[in-house]
Amino acid sequence: MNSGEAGATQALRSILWLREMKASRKYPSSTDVARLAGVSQSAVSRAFSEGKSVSEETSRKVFEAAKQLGYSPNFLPRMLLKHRSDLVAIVISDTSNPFYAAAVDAFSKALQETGHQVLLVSVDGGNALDGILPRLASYRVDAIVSALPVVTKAAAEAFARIRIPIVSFNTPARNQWVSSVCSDNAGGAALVADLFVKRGARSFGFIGGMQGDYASDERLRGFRERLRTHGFDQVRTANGDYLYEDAFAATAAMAERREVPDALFCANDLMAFGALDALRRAGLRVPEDVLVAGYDDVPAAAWGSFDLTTVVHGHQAMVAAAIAILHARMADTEPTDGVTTTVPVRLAERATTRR
Amino acid sequence: MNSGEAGATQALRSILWLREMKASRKYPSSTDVARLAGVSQSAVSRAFSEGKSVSEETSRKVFEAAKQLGYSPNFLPRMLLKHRSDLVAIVISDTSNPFYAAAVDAFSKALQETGHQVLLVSVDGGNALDGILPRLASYRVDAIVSALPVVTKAAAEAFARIRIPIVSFNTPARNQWVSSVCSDNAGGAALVADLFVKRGARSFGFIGGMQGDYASDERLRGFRERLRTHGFDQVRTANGDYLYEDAFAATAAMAERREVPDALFCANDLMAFGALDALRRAGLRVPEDVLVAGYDDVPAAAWGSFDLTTVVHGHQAMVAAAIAILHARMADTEPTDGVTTTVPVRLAERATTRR
DNA sequence: CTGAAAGCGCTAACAG
DNA sequence: CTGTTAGCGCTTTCAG
Repeated sequence: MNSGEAGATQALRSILWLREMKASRKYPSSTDVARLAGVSQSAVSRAFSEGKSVSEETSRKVFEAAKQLGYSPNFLPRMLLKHRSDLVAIVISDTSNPFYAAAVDAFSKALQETGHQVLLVSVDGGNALDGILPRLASYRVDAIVSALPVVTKAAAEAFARIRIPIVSFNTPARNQWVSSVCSDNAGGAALVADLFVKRGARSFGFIGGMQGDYASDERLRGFRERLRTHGFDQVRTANGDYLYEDAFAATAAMAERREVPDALFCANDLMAFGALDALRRAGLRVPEDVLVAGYDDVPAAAWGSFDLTTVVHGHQAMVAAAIAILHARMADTEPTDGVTTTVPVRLAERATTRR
Repeated sequence: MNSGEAGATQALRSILWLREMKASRKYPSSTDVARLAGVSQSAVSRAFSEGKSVSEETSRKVFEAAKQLGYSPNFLPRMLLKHRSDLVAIVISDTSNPFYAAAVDAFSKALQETGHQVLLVSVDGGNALDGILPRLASYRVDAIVSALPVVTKAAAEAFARIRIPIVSFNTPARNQWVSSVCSDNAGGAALVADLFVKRGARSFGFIGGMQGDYASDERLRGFRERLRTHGFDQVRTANGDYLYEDAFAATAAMAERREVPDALFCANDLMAFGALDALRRAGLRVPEDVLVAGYDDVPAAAWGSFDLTTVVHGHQAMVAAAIAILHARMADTEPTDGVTTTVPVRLAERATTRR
C-alpha cells in the first residue's frame, strides 16, 4: 500500500508540475520533455537532430511529450557550443529609397535560405557604425552587411579589431576584414554622358547625393570625365541629398535662374523624379527641352508618369556577389584580405531622353 | 633558479597563448580576459555590468586585458540564464510597398531604443507564418510583429500554443496571445466616399488588394456602406493585388470598355498611381473627368506628378500603438487577452479630387 | 571587494 | 540504441 501511495503522490506531483509548466511563461526545455517522456535529456536532443540513432519508440514518446508541452529546441545553447550564431546583421540608414528596401529584402531571403537569421539594425545618421559595433559584437553575429553610405577608416579598423567579416554595400572600405560590392558607378555615369551627347545635349548638369558620399562622387567623376572626352568641360552641379524634395528644390532654383542645362543627370532615381516634377512645373518639357537620367532603376522609374532613363545596376547581382563573399569569409578560418567586387551596369533608355 | 626558470616558461607560454587567441577566429571569453588580467572570471563579469562592486584597480586591469584581446561580453549565455532573448521578430512579405518599409524602419528604431534587437523575416507568400514559426520559437524571440496581410486561424492558434506574444499589423486576428493594430480602414474609406459625393461624383469604382485581405475588404465595405447612405448602390470593383502594374492594367481595361466611373478609390497609393497613369494614357483628365483617391499617404503621394488625395493613417501612430502593446505583453506574466487597437485616420485632399 | 561554484539548455564524446 | 558526463560563457549566490 505504501508504494502505491508513493506512486499516487508521484503522479499527483507530476500533474501539478505539468500544469505549472504550462502556466509559466518559461519555454519548456529538453529536460522537461525528457521527464515527461520518461527518457534521458540526450535522447530528446537526439530525437530533434537529423540523422542520429534513436529508436522509433523513443522518438514517438519524445515527440508526444514535446507536443504536449509545446516544446521546440532552443538554438541559443547551440550557438554557445559551436561558437557561431548564424546571425548576420544588416545595417541600413536610408529606408526611404526603394533600392535599399529591395536590397534588404533580397539579402534576408538569400540569408534565410542558408539557415542564417537577419538582425536588422536601422541607424539614423550615415556614420553611426562605430556606435552599434559593440552591440553587434555582443550578439556574436557571424557577419555584417553595411548599406551605409559612408564607412570611415575608424569604423573599418574597429571591424578589423573585432574580426567580424563585413561587406559594405556600394561603399568601398577595405582591409583584412572589410570587403565591398559596388556597382560600376563611374561606368554607368559614362554611359549616361555618352547618351546625352548622342542626343544632342551641349550643356550638362548633375545633382548629387551628400558631399563625401563615395557612390555620388564616383558618378560625378565618371560623368565628367566622359564628357571631357567629348569635348565638354563644364558640368553644373547641385546637391540633392538623395531626396526627392531636395532635388526638386535644386532644380526649381535652376529654372528660376534660367540656368537649366540641356541634360540633367541625377545620382539616383528619387532625385530624378524630383527634377522631372520641378522641370514640368517650370513649364519645361522633357525630353524636348531637357534630357533627364537617373541611377538605380527603382520600380517607379518604369511607371508612366516618369518613364525615366536610368542606370540599372540590378540589386540581385549585387546581393548575390555580397552573399558569395560573405559565405566565403564565414567559412574561412584564415584571415585573408577583403575583396572589392564591381558589378557591371547597363543603361535603360526610356522617354526622358528619347527624341 | 628553478623557480625563475619556471616563471620564464610560464611567461613564454602565456605569450604563445595570447598570440594563438588573436589568430583564432573564436571570440575571446571572459575567462580569457580574466586569465590575462590575473583576476577571476566573475570579476570580469562584474566589471562589465553596471553598478556592481568592483575596485578601481581590478576594473582597470580587466578593461586593459579586454581591450588587448578585443573582448566584448557575449549576450547569449545571459539569454539562457534570464529566459529572454530581447529579440523581436518582424515578419514581412510586401517590401515593395513603401508604407511597410517605413513601418519596419520605425519599428526597428523604436525597439532598439528599449534594448531589443530585430530579427527580420521576409516571407514570399502572404500566408507563410506557420512555416517560420518553429524557427522563431527556436530563437526564443520575446515577441513577434507580423505585417502579413493574412493571419489564418491556424496560425493564430499556433502562436497561442507556443505562447509568444504577437501583434499583427493591419490584420485583426485575435486570441489570448495575438493582438492587432489596425488603421480605421472602414472609417477612412467612408471619408473618401463623402468627398467623392461632395465633389459631384455619381458613379464609383474600387480597386482592391487580394481577395480575402482584411484591410482591402474593410476599405471596400466602408466605401460601399457610406455611399449607400448617400443613395448610391453601385460600386464597380476590380482587383489590383496592391501593385502598380495590376491597377494600371485593371484601369486600362475599364477605359477600353468605356466603363470608367466618375470616381475611383484604390485600396493603396501604389495602385492609385497605376490608375492615374492608366487614365492619363487613355486620355482622361484627373480630376476633371475622374476623381481618384488612394490609401496610405506614402511619400510619393505628395509628389508633383501624382498629388494624390489619400487616406493618412500615419505609420508612426500605428507603430507606437503596436510597441505599447508589445511592451505590455512582454512584461505580463499572466496571459491576458490580446487587444485590438484601431488607429484613427484623416483625409489629405490633394489635386486628384480638387475641382 | 573578491573568488569559488552552481547552473541556464543544449551537444558530443563515452561507456554500457 | 541509450544514459551519463562534461562543458560552451555567462550571471548569481555564497563564503571569505
